Amino acid sequence: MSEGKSRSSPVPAAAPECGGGGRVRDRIFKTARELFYRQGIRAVGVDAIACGAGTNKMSFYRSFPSKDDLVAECLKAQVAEYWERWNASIAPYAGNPRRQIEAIFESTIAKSCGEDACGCPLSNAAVELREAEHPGHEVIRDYKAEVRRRLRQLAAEAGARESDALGDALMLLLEGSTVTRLTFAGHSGPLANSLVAARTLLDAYLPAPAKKRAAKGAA
Amino acid sequence: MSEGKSRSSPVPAAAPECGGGGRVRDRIFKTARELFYRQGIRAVGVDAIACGAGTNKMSFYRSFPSKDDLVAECLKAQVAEYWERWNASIAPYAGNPRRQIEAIFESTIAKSCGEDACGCPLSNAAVELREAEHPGHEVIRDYKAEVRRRLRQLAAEAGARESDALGDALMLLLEGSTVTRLTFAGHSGPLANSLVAARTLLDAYLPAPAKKRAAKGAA
DNA sequence: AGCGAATGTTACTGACCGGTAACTTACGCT
DNA sequence: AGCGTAAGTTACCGGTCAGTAACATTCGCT
Repeated sequence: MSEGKSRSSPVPAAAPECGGGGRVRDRIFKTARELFYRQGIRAVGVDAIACGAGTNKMSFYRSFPSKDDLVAECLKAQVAEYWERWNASIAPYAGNPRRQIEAIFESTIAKSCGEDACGCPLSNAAVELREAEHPGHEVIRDYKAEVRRRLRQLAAEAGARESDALGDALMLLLEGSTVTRLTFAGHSGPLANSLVAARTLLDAYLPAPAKKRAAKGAA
Repeated sequence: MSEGKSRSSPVPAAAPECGGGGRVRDRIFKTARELFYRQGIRAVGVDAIACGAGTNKMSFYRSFPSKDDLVAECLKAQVAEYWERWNASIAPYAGNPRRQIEAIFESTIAKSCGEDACGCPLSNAAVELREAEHPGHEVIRDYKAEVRRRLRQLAAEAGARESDALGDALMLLLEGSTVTRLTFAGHSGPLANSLVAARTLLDAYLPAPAKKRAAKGAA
């Protein structure tokens, strides 16, 4: 942004706290996701979002019909981003479902151990948004169901004895890993043993080690 | 003015929506715990609590210095109740740590599967109360740390190879079980496979079955 | 230059929030 | 009976919330 203001006008859109490049709507969206995740959805008002995005409430309501709609849209973006990371994690190990599961754990743990991690945004939203009619509920429910489905499918592809039980067990570990992060700092919590727990379960459910040059032909 | 009031006196403490027996303070406390757990802490105002307890806001503030103090006290009561259930669960199996761990899972699962279950009140509070100075934080942190300590200790008592890793893994399963309950109804979620997952981990970490029934094929 | 869309600015509404003041009523105890 | 105390009642405070109205400004484009 050029700085050609001769008037003492109050800082056009110079340096907002969060990303100053894109359109107002994008800045608001990005700021909202950040604040919602960091401070909680109910704790953040639209004023704080607009201000954090370097704009004001009116511009907020020109871009979003309501706060609830913004929340739902943020959750959708979170889901999309999550699947992106999921797919990127498992892509290098196509054909090796066991390794793919481990990669998902590695990715989740790495993300959860970060300094700025505050648990799973979707799970947190499920706690904060209890009104049954909130538009975000469907997003959360569909997302969690899909996580479960994929884990069970990976367990089946890996040839687990009882793939659904294994998939569910892995999901419990994953969910536990993110939620405990809210109470235990960094990697000091039980999250530190999440991957080894997953490996132990995999060892227990998968038939043969086949560790030597595994070239199994799965889907 | 003995008859100044046209209506009969407004039912001293007859039938409030929540437990009508005890003193006002107790009714408020009980109502608050229920509402906080069911609707969320931030979603419930002191007016709603007082009204739900069949009294009014002034009586609320005669019993509690502030809403935050009430919240912290509710969390403490939740912790006490939890340890009560924990101790009651493991008492019948003194001297059999493995069976005690299973009993804790059974108890937690049974509680989480209930129609009215909304996850772990302490974990939920950790999500809702993000301000670092909230008096409830210490309660939550101490509680979770103690859960971890006890599980690790039980794992050690059971003779696990790496007792800390096993204890952490069990904690992740437990935390995952309660948190997924917020998204999956009743026992339809991965929570249904929580106990079998715990047993699988126990089998993997504990040395000899030492049980007559166990007929293991793979090791 | 001029037009229109996007954005900034200010002020406002109505509801709710946590918390308090002042007063009144009812009950228990001695 | 009389007193202290627990409790009900009403009104209020200052602040914040989501959301809107009316107007001013800037910018991109032709």
